[in-house]
Amino acid sequence: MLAGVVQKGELEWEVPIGFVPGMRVPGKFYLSARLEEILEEGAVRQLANVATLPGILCCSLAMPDIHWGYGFPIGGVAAFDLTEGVISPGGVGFDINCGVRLLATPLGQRDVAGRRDLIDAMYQAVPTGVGAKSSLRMDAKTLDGMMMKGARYAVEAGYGLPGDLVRCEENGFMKAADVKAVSGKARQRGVPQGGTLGSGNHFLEIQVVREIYDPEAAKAFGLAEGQVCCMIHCGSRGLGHQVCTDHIKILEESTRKYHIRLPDRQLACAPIGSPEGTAYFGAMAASANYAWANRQVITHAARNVFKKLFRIPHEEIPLIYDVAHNVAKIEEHTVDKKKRMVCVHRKGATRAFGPGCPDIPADLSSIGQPVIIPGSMGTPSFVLKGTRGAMEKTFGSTCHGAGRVMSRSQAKKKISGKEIAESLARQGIYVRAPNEAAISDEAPDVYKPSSEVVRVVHEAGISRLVARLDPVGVIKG
DNA sequence: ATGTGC
Repeated sequence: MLAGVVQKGELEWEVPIGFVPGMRVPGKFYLSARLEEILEEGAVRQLANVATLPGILCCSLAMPDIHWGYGFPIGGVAAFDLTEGVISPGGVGFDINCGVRLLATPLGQRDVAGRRDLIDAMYQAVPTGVGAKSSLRMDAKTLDGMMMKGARYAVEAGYGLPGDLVRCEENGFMKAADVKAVSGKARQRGVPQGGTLGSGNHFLEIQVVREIYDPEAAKAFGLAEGQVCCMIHCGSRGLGHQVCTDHIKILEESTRKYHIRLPDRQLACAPIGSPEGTAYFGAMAASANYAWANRQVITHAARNVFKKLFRIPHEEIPLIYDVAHNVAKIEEHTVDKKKRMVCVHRKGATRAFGPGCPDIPADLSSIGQPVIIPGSMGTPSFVLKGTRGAMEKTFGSTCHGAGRVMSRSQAKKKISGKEIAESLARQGIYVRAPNEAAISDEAPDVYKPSSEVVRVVHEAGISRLVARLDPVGVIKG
């Protein structure tokens, strides 16, 4: 471990005040011995840098999938006081409301075994890849609808079931959305991309529930062993990316205007209540809503495929839950034994609200929020539940997935897409992608092992394992 | 992540 970092428990580490100059609170992160081997020094420094920001509460946090990001580490969680604190695009990331949702089908493993046509049909139904274009009739009005009302807009337009909304974090949209704070350029990029999957680690996967760790929670969530599920992982595409780019530029100015001293200019930020901070928050919320609408439209396309191939009505394919893992939100938390509203940044971290929280579906109140953790291509995904431990220790947050250990360019040089596809095929996993590079970029070994990341959050008690899902087919960008 | 790299 880096000099100066202190082990506080088997899986808990502290970066003391003074590790970098100007820290207002300590840093804290979760890590096992195995993950320690691939920990980047730069990511720990970034965690400490975040602790210098005005109004930060308690500590600068990181989950076991911590890695180096823009300004803030990916896997980072930071909460700020609403009057003294700041908001920063670096604390959310470029892919605003990148997130993941899980659909359960009434099918069993035998129904989909060898059914390459299921994956082929999904690949036809969902626009996939870097420049993927929408199959919707998108215009300025549709875009506004998606940005203002998110998944609700999509459901009202016929892309989904009313019951889907209560199964989304925030019920599928943030009211704070401000379309006026979204630039013309961002809008231009958003219009043709409504309902598209994108590229990189984004995917649509057919999975089978292979192991249940918590029968009571699995039953309450609607999951059973052997059940076929469909997982959708995507974000806000070029729109969110442009919003982030635009507002970083604006907030670099505000940093000077409000005399905020930063150890790294990538932490560009503004007071939460300032005009610039409010504009970023509004544009970020609009992008988050666009991403929720995206996942909702893709959900509808996936249900159509199951209906066509297996004659299953949409109503028999419920949404288990939809989580955001790149977003900032105003939430109520207990700080120094007092309840208060704070601004929580989660960047590559998932909300994991525990039992009794008013923001989770009423029928799951005694269990905790479903948490969905996608694996990397060809590796298992996990369903967990939120805990009281998360409420006490991490502002109701847990990990988001695997986290890269190798850059895209490295991966391309080292690994052939064709060989990976063949190796996955031998494991019974059928992959469809627009080109070979899309596969080599996202090869299983360019990621940290998701099972180890999940084990750490489970044992640390900031969420608890419910089920493991193994992939049988995947479409990716 | 991204009309992929000032």
